[in-house]
Amino acid sequence: MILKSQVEWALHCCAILAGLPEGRYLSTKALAELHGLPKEYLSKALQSLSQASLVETTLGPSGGYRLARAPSEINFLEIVEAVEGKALSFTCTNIRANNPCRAEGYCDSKPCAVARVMWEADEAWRDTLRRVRLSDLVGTLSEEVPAELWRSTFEWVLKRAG
Amino acid sequence: MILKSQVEWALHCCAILAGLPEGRYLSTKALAELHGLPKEYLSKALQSLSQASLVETTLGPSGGYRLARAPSEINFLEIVEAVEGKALSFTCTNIRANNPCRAEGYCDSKPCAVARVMWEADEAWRDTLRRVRLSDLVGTLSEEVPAELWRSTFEWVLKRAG
DNA sequence: AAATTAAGGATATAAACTATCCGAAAATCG
DNA sequence: CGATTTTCGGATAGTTTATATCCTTAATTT
Ligand code: FES
Ligand code: FES
Repeated sequence: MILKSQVEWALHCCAILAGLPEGRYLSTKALAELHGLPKEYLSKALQSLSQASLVETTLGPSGGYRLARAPSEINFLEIVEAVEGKALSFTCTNIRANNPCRAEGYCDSKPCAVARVMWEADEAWRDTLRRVRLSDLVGTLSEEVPAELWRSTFEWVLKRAG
Repeated sequence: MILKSQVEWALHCCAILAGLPEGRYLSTKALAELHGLPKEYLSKALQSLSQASLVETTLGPSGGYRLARAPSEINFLEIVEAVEGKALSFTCTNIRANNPCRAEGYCDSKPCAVARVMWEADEAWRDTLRRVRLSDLVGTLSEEVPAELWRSTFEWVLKRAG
């Protein structure tokens, strides 16, 4: 059970977009350079964010991406699900139905107890991600990233933001 | 992020083994038939359980698998990790290090804040699985599975258990 | 001695992930 | 207007992982 690397990319890109001044956009090219990522492939991750309505886009020179909502109104789960999909990590193929002792045409009233436990764990994972807002991340980063690096990074970003 | 189907197989097999009388073994063949699974491939999952010391084996006719510990001493996480591996679902490739604004040779003091959140979610998932014991599952199943099916299943199993 | 079993290696197929390329449509700018 | 830049979607290809089967070996029972 491994998340795709695009999850890391998307979260970091959102953190950068969260620091963008009102009304400005940042391009795929800039985001790829900043994180050292393949531009074309990162583009797919950003398209996922766009389809999930987490970011807004505009075309042409000085175009790119910006957040569609305030960072306090976006949580980790939304970003992760945008690129990773909303499918549950555990899928029950109902192997209990293959029990040869079963009466013909017998139908289960409840989902399997095994699956329920696995789904409960899945929900605990989602719940943790749902509770962390993008604004929380930005807050932590602004405390932990050295002030000079923080400043120069956004200077770098603003120079490229249309 | 999808778990392999072997997770479902392993959990159901352990639930059956938990109902086995002291000192008896159940073969791959029987477990595969009972759940309608490919015998050769299920065998790989059972080998994983064996390597994780969750089950004990014996060879020859009347050989097979039995639990290495009491069902109350085995939890879901152990079974899931045995077949799925212990790797964390999120792997940080440290893309923050690619920031062109970084000073040469700068070294981070902490793991990235993004990764810490993802790992926290991972731990919440693991914690849920850790809290559910195999004996809890058997308890739930014995309540939910119709008594007649429950009885006939273990009759079927005992007829094949060496 | 014959049959049965787990274990592990080799191999093959299918699916998912990673990555790149290209064309179309839209927006900017000179 | 025309050239450039951008997102978007489709097509494609390489790599890795998951799924599945086959076969050999060694241990055990009958
Ligand atoms: S039948 Fe799918 S988890 Fe039990
Ligand atoms: S650098 Fe890997 S999660 Fe931030």
